Formats: sequence, structure tokens, C-alpha cells
Amino acid sequence: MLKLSKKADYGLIAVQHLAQQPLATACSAKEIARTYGIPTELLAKILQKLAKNGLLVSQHGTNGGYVLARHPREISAFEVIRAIEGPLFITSCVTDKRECGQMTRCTVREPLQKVNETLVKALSAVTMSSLAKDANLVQIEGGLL
Amino acid sequence: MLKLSKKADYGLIAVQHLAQQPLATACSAKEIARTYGIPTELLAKILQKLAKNGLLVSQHGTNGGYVLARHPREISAFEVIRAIEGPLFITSCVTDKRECGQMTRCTVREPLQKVNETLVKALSAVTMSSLAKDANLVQIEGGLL
DNA sequence: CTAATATCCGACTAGAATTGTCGGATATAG
DNA sequence: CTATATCCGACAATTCTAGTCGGATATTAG
Repeated sequence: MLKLSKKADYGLIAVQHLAQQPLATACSAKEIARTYGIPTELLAKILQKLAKNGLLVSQHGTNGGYVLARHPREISAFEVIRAIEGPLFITSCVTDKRECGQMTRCTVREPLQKVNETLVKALSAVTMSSLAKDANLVQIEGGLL
Repeated sequence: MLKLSKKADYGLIAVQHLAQQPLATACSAKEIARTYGIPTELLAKILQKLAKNGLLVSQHGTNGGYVLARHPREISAFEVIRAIEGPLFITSCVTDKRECGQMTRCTVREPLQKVNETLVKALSAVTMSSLAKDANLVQIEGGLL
């Protein structure tokens, strides 16, 4: 059905949560998991992956946890998703290197590749700070009006 | 990994195959399946779904098979995919009517909805005739130059 | 130093979805 | 009447996802 995995959802929620924290305030996996009702162990592994991919910085020990490695403006939904789900291809036949042996004259693949690029661009345009903006839209508008 | 199902791929290939046929020439499921190395029974069910959704017209009996219900120009990749996979949502929490009970203040959902719309537009812009054009691009260009 | 906290990591299970198969009913052309 | 082909539901096999568990390492508080 062409949908994101729950892991990706969890990751986006967590990163967005971190984006809303005061600067240099670390959040533990347990803390975030409880806030959103996400299985703790599962979120822990997702955060580890994000840290390994350089999106988060981890801090061991008491009062440790995770902090964004960059400004929310410079972290896109695409990066978060790719870090968790790996390279994303809309076509099921083209994966990292292998191509489908059968259906050699597949005329479908190439145009879908372009759709794939469009999707990547759209996801790249969604930054963590733009998510936060949407979240506070009512407040902001209220202030401006 | 956010990819189309094989069924969707098979469907696109089949519809595109039909788009390349001389007008009013029916192709059977078996015929198409063998051409592209797709499991016959599986493709049969996919074509049935496409017929039920009004994209194809079926013809029983000897020399029967399937024909496009409309001009290739008026059949988009999006329609084919939706007929096979059902309504597509990029967010895993929002399905047809249910929303995720947990994580009430999910700020992720709404912006992704926009990405979803972008994706739908991109897929809608890809028509079966545009697929065929890409396939014959070399010929056409050669003729024009 | 010790205890508490938290990341880190791999292996494992359960459940769901996808993919593919089978058997048989219906319709149609020759 | 027979061969062909759509139609349809049920089922099996395989793969993917989601979640769990146990234990190792690192850091801070006291």
C-alpha cells in the first residue's frame, strides 16, 4: 500500500520531539517512548540507527540521551526515513544493485524512477523545523493576527 | 522500504503491454504472463481487479482476454496502482478511516499528507501513453532528427 | 568505588502482509 | 461438445515488520 513503516513514523516523531527541545537538552529513549506510547526497546534501536547515521548525537549515562546533531532546519524527513528504512525505491524490481532478471524490456521502470525522484525531493523539502512550524501554526497565526 | 508491491509492478507492465497492442486486440492473462515471466495465476487475478475497476474490458472464451477500456493517454499509473493496492497513504497511522489512538499530538502526519498529494500528482501525470513514448524514444528522436 | 542510568548490539519470536498456488465455476468461440 | 479464458475463493509458503529479551559498555551521581 506504499506506506511508511511504523519505525519511520516513530523516528520522525522522535526527531521532531528533539527538535522542539530547548538547545542542548538531551532526551532518553525511554522518555520519548513514554511520551508517545511507543515501545521503549523499539524506539531505542531506531534512535541508535539515527545516531549511527549522524543525525543524532548520543550521550551515555545518567541524564544522557539524544540531541540533534544539526539545526532542525537542516534535517529533512527524507534523511530520517532513509536512515531507518535504507535507500528508498518506488519500483520493487530495482533495489540497490540487483535488477530483475525477468522482464528485460521493462518499460515501466524508467518513468517510475522519475516519480521516485519527485518523491525524494518532496520529502527532502520537509524539514524538522517546518514540521514544528505546522505544529505551532495556530499560535503563530494567533500572534500575527 | 516504501516500494510498490510486485502486484502493482505486474499490473503496470501488463497494462502498458496492452497499450502497445493494435486496437481491439485482446491479450489473455497467460499470454502476458509468459511474455514477462510473471506467475500466470497471479497476473490473472491482477487483471481481474483491473477489469473490475473499469480500467480493462474482459472477454471470455477462446481468443478472449483483456483490452484497455480507455485510450492509453487517459490511463494513469496512479489509477492502475490504486486499483491493485487500494487507496495509498504514505503515513502508516492514517488509513481509510481509523487514526492512531496513541500519539495524539502527532505533528508528523499533516505535512506528510502533503507529500502524499505530491506523490499522487506525480503518479497521475504518468500515463500509459507516456510510458510507451519513453520506450520508443530512440525511434522517435531518430525520426525527428 | 558503587549504584543507577542509558546507550549499544545481536538474536530471537510473533504476527502480518505479500506472493504464489490450487480447484473449480462460468462464459464463449469454433 | 470441447478448448479456451475469465472469474473467484481458499489456501500455503515466504518474507517483512513489530516487538521482545538478555547482556555489554559507558557515564554520572553520590
